[in-house]
Amino acid sequence: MPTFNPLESIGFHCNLTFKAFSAELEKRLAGTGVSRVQFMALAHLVALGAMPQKDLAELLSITSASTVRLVDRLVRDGWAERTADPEDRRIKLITPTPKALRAWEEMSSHAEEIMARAHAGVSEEEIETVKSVLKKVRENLL
Amino acid sequence: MPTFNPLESIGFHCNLTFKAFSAELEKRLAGTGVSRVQFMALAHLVALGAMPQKDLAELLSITSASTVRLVDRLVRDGWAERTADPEDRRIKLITPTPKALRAWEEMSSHAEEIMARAHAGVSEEEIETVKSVLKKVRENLL
DNA sequence: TGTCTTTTGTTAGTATGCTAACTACTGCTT
DNA sequence: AAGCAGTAGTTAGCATACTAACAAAAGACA
Repeated sequence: MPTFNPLESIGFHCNLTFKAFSAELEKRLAGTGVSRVQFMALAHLVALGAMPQKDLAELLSITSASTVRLVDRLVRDGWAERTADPEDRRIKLITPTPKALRAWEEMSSHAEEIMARAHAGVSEEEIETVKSVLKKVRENLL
Repeated sequence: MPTFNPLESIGFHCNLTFKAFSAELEKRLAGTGVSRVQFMALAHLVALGAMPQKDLAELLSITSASTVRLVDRLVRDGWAERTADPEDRRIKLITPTPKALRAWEEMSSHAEEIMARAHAGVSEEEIETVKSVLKKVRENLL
């Protein structure tokens, strides 16, 4: 009799851990008006500058369709704009607004504090092991 | 200047890995008509038997409100029923249907195969390290 | 016993993810 | 040049998550 136990699955542990990060980040970002996902999008936009929606989707590991509404909300809230690409009329470049650039430093410090707190009492070596095992697991599942 | 890099965050790696498991499980379950979340709910219901919605919510680490609609869909699709608790009229016991019990063995074998495949080439020791580090990270974030 | 608090479940509204089907545009191929 | 395949973005419909506000019932306590 197959007795699948969710508690033993790496996938389940990853879900719990991801939710713990999300909850903490959302709590810290509550005052800023950006959600966790918007924050992740801004991280890429600020680091790399304007990019097509498709590139943003790939960086966030979400579909193009999901990206449309994410960008809709970023635009609605004044964090980004859709600008035309002069080379290719299909492309809409997603550009962070000055407001986003100004607010970024404080926002990103929240994320760094959370990462530092999360890693307390865990050795650098253990963190690398976790990252490499998770990477291998993902490759196994492809 | 704070330069938060999502790619270095354990939270981000957990999200990616969780999505990889999800995608694979959903692909395997496509023929059965149950979603990944419904599958997780059934795993608990089959293993532990009928339980109040609140208990199911805790096992799945989701809110009561989210559980309401999850159970709505389980009931709609004939996998579970809401039955009255004779002891406490507030409680609705979520009970797996015979159809769910019959189908469980095959469904759960999909999950076990995925876990086996995911862990290929990863030592038992590494898996334990990952679980314990993720657990510690979650505790750090509480 | 009568009120106050807690617990359980619900509804409403929003954010986020997916797939499938569609539009507009680019670019290759003949 | 004409046509066709591929690419970027959108829309529609659904599943799933959350918070906040609420209703019903149970429990506690004056």
